[in-house]
Amino acid sequence: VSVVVIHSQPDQDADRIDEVLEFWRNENPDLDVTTKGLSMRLRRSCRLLERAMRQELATMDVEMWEMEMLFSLRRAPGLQRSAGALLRETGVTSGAITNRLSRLEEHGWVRRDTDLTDRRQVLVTLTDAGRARANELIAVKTNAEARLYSGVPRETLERLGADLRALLTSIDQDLPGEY
Amino acid sequence: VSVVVIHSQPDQDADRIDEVLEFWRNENPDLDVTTKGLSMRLRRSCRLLERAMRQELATMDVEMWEMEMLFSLRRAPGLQRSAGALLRETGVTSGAITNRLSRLEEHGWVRRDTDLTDRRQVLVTLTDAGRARANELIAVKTNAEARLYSGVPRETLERLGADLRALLTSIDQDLPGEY
DNA sequence: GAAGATTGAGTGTTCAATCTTT
DNA sequence: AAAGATTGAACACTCAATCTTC
Repeated sequence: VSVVVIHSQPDQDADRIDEVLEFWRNENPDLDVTTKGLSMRLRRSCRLLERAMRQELATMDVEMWEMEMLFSLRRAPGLQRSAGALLRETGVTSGAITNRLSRLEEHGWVRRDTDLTDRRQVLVTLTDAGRARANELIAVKTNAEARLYSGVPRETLERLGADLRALLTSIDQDLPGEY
Repeated sequence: VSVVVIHSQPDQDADRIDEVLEFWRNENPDLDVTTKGLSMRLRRSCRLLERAMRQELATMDVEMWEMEMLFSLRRAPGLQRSAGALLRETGVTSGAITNRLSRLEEHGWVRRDTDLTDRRQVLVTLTDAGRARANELIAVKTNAEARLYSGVPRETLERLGADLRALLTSIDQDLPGEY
């Protein structure tokens, strides 16, 4: 006679990732599950939130990269940054920046001028329409974020923010600059 | 006469993101900076870690998507999953799965067979070479992770993992399934 | 020669349309 | 019809090569 045990519900908050970790720990008991679990949850949280935000923005016909560019310019002194500065803010390659700028320019959100002090550089300026658009989007994004996190205790959110800052200050040093 | 104040060094651990938050709070004092900061730090952590891991793997001529597929199959019962199951594990579209499988098949890591019980389905099996490759990669990835997180106190890492799990259990419900 | 931006080739994704099997 | 996998077009990225300006 054999008995089959069906765990009605795994303990507390065990999620799908706990099962995956369990597998690897079974394969190699010496494995450090803490760092591996953190990596997986970080990645998954990021993907889910990004997907949710993308859906949210799709209703307004906005892409993530568009927001990223518009917001960076919105924060810039004089609503203006060089293409290189935008590159460093967003962390994408120079080729990507060129493409993004062309598309933003077509929509009339930004203007491109050559810097007269150093004619190698391109100065990108947010137009009035672009500024209006940015203001509109920041509200949408903020609301969406608030809604997404509404199920988590405020205390947890604040602790997460603080701990992630600690993580960032640690790994930012080792890695090539970006923003 | 004007006085220019150069802040020698912002307080404690204020990172670049704090400056961005400061800007928006200045624009709108009612703004909830907690959720916004969390979003930004989550995204940035994820990007930085992913970039670091990608560099690490490049030395072994591996891509992230390759690892993702190999590991999912490595954990599967009988080292085998249907294409649809892989789709749900990885969260990419069916078209992407088809492409990935073709490339993995060319390298000889996996084999594709039609399921005889339901000939619509494709059963993907990890070959011996694929299994060896997966074992090799899990070691590389684990070492890289340990090194990346080495600058952060263990206590913080564990708390981060726990809090992220709480976040995931909250947002996973609202969002369309994936894995 | 080096720095900044642009171009083009190669890569990998999504999305919609299609084909096969149920 | 519906489900599962494949195909091809569109898109956005990286990387390396190029052009202009310093």
